[in-house]
Amino acid sequence: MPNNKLLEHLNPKQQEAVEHIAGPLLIIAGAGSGKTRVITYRLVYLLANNVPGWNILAVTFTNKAAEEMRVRVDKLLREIFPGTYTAPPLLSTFHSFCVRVLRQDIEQIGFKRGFVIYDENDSLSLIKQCLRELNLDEKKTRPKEALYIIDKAKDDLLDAESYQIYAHTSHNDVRQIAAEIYRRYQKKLKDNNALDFGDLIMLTVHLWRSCPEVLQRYQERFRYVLVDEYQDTNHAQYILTKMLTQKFQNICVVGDEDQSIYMFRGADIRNILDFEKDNKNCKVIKLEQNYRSTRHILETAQKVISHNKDRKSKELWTANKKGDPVDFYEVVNEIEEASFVAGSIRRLVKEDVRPLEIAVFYRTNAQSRVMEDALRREQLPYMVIGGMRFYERREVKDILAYLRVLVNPQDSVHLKRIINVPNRGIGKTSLEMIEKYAAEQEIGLPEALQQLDLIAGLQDRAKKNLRGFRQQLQNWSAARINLSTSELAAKIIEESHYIKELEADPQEASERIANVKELISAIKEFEEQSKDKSLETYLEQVALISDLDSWQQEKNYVTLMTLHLAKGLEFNYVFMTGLEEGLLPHANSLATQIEREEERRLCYVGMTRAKRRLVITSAAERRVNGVRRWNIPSRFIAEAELIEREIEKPFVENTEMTPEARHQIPESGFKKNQRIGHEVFGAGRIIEVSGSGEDQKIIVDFNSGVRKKLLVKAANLKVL
DNA sequence: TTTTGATAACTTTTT
DNA sequence: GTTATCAAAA
Repeated sequence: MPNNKLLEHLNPKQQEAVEHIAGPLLIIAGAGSGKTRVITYRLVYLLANNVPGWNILAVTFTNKAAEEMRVRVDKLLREIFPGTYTAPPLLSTFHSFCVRVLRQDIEQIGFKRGFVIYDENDSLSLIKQCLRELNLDEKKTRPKEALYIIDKAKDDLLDAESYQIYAHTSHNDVRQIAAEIYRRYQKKLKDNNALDFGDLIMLTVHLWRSCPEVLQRYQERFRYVLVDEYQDTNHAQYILTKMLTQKFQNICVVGDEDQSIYMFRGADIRNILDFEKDNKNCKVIKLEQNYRSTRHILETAQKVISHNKDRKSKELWTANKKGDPVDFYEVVNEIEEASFVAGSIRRLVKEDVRPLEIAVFYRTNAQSRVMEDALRREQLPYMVIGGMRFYERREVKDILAYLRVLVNPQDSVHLKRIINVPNRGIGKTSLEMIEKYAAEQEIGLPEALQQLDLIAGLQDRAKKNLRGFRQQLQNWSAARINLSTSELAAKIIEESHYIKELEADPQEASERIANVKELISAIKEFEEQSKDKSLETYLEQVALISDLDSWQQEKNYVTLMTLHLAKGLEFNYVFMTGLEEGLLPHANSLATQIEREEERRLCYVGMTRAKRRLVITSAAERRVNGVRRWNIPSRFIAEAELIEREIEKPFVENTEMTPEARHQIPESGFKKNQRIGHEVFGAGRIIEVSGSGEDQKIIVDFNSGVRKKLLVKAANLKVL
């Protein structure tokens, strides 16, 4: 009975995918083909056929995808089994699944269970330390490059020793240096009791390889495994999945090679292209009916992607109506492009389209600025996703660093971050002395802090301050027992006088203080929602979170994001901007066929996000890194067989200063205390002037309460 | 020790 | 054009 109910909302192919219970299954899910629906139905179908939720694992790449799936499974379960409780499957990201495994058994491979997770910046600071110790010049050996090589190695399951052998046999200087850095870097991670993202996967495989009984436990438990976005798995994740499912072979992978856009992050498209070869008796189901887009949009996207050689044959079709043709406009420059898009959005909104139905995509984050300005001018609500993430803000990282040091006393990276924040008079020299001492004694920074008296040359004042700091840390550590995470954070902010430190910079203070408060709210929210409210769990969750996770389609604003972040989402109205040679495809991705094909997939992903209307723009001239560049329309325009449309009305309003307004600016520039008006921020008073002529900058207190630093020549100001 | 000015970098980035 | 980073000046 529940079976029929489950299957009746699905097309025949989808039904087939849902009904396949045992043995390997590959679902090629074209864009908009109801992938999430199939996955949730399949999970519930398994439960309905007496597979315990306990035995099922579904792996996604993002928290957001996992959360969405969780909600949908839950809802469907309540429909199918009203009034009864059925244990749901475990829905997890690769990384959080691995953290779970490692927290349990990592001691078997010589690590401590209480490890913390380092993000890219944490890793970079360790790399820089390694470079210094190896006397390598940061300009010759770039930390980012070294980290990239190490990351790649981990994605390929090469640990430091294996990589060293590989580097040695390949007689490649760069690799040999990288191998040396890798070794040191791993040692430092271990000394800090930390793992990076790559370690989470690699060490899980390592653990399973060296402890078959642990692997067996997981094989026995997770007899049914499903992996979403399989085209984005790297080699390590591929091996991990393979090991886990070796015994029962109930592996279902879902993906679309045409939407593989993370090869640059180590994803290996071969994993999905070769899945059939790898699993002999594997069943393949192609979902080719698109439920999302109009025929015009789908056909245009198909035309583009058909130029890729490295793909399986797949022909998407839709029963949806034809809709409007895809629009293509060529504009003079990025400013007009932004005004045009903003103007179009204004018209849509006037026609009662809600802003939440609209998205603007671009290739690079830098493109968002101009677009934001235009939307602000039109007074349209918008939200930029990505770019500077909340948890990457300085003040947020500072507070978290305090918490991390309390949880993991071995953490030198974060201890170093806060040792002089707020200012305790521990300057560069003092810090260097302590670090030198630590290096000599072969101990960590935290341990060195316990031996202040033994450090030669350290100023008495510095010693005194450090003792105070040490005492504070101890007090907070002791206070942990009686306080919740949010209370502890509040106590630290209070007692360290962190807010006072922020107030020293009047321009940034209000925003930064707001972020600190926001952090406290975030911790409180965590405490309300999470079962395990411990500080450790909070920090772990923060380490594995992304900006996209906070995005909600329900909020009524226009969404601005990169094409990469758009994957998996859909909007009624989509504007794709900057379709120019050099931007999309990006100049840095033109070298190889592989890269060019990934750019094309990126374009395809963007196009297939649109449900009703797709508008594409390209600018003849654009400012890139401060210099004007002339570009020709993207090759994808021709491939899509798009015809340029004329812009009907001039959308450019107010982008140039009128001669009248220009006259109002005094020859000598602006003066302190002068009252001025700004298009967006309104009226305000100048509180500080710096620079002169073209470079003149002013700081203004606006009546609305915000304080801004503005470049006079760019701000389009009026004298009041 | 702290502030400042010069210098280079800059594609995308689920975790 | 913006931003992070580092050496030199205050």
